[in-house]
Amino acid sequence: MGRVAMSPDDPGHDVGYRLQDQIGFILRKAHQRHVAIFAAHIADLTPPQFAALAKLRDVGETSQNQLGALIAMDAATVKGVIDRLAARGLVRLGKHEVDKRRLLVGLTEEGQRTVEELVPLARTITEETLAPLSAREATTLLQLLAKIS
Amino acid sequence: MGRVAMSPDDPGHDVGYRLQDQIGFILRKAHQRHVAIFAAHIADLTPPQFAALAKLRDVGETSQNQLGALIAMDAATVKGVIDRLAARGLVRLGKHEVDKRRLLVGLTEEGQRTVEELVPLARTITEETLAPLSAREATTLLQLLAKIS
DNA sequence: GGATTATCATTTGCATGCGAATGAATTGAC
DNA sequence: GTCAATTCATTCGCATGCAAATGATAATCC
Repeated sequence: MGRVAMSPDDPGHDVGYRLQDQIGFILRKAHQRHVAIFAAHIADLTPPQFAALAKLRDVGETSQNQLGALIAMDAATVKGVIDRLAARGLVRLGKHEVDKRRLLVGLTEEGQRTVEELVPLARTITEETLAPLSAREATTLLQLLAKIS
Repeated sequence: MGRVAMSPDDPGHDVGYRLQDQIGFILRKAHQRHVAIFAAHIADLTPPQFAALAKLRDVGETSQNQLGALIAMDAATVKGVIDRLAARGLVRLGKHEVDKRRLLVGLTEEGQRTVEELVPLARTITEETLAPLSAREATTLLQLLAKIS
């Protein structure tokens, strides 16, 4: 016997695919909420811009490409982010002595100051994003997300 | 006494803020990986475009704004997505009879066919995205992400 | 009813994000 | 050493994503 619609509620197509239950959709929404929280605390910098500054604080001067690898940005994207940071004087660009292909990137003093000031806010942003979870849940979430990253 | 650097490894600033451990950074990376998996399986449609089609399949004809609410897109974004789908003949636009402000959106027959064909691929995409996790971990991750969305 | 407020859609501007193509410089194979 | 393959950076085009401003229409308040 073939499939026969038996009730007015019959969807008439595949059941069991609910967009709102899919990992991609939920990831997108969670990311959206985080970005909104970030903007509420740090209005004049975007998350990728802050990521670049924070990573430069850790590693010092690097090439644009290397920085991109560290903060998960492709070459085209990192260029835009760095250019905007450079235009604001938070980052300094220079040629690599040996390898002339490379463009060195490093924090200016103002960039240094800025990132130091923002780190406490960044902690708050993380806390607020994870606020709906217990400490245990938050740890679990980070572990599981790391596994699928 | 003030703080004194005691070793060559001394970071000279706040310890304990590691970008790669922050929820925002990991969320961004996980989302990136998912989008890449999506593109590998469904090359001619983006995740937001598919989300619009999948939701329209569920709810039938709605206003642009209502659709945006259902798939978590603001008015400006949903307009761009819908316009591109309309240009490809997957979606049909029409005026609302009563409320002249509203722009009705619905699937065309081709849109209907397309989404039916893509749902199985979408299941595969979800599976592949969650592949690094056990079934139990996947369930947990979805629950925790939903909490912070 | 008329004025105020709210909702819907559109547009502009800016910032990711990525694929693809390009050019310059370096590295590797031989 | 030379040529091929690789790496680094840049540019272009396209697609989200959101804030803010605008215009049209509806709903509400009095």
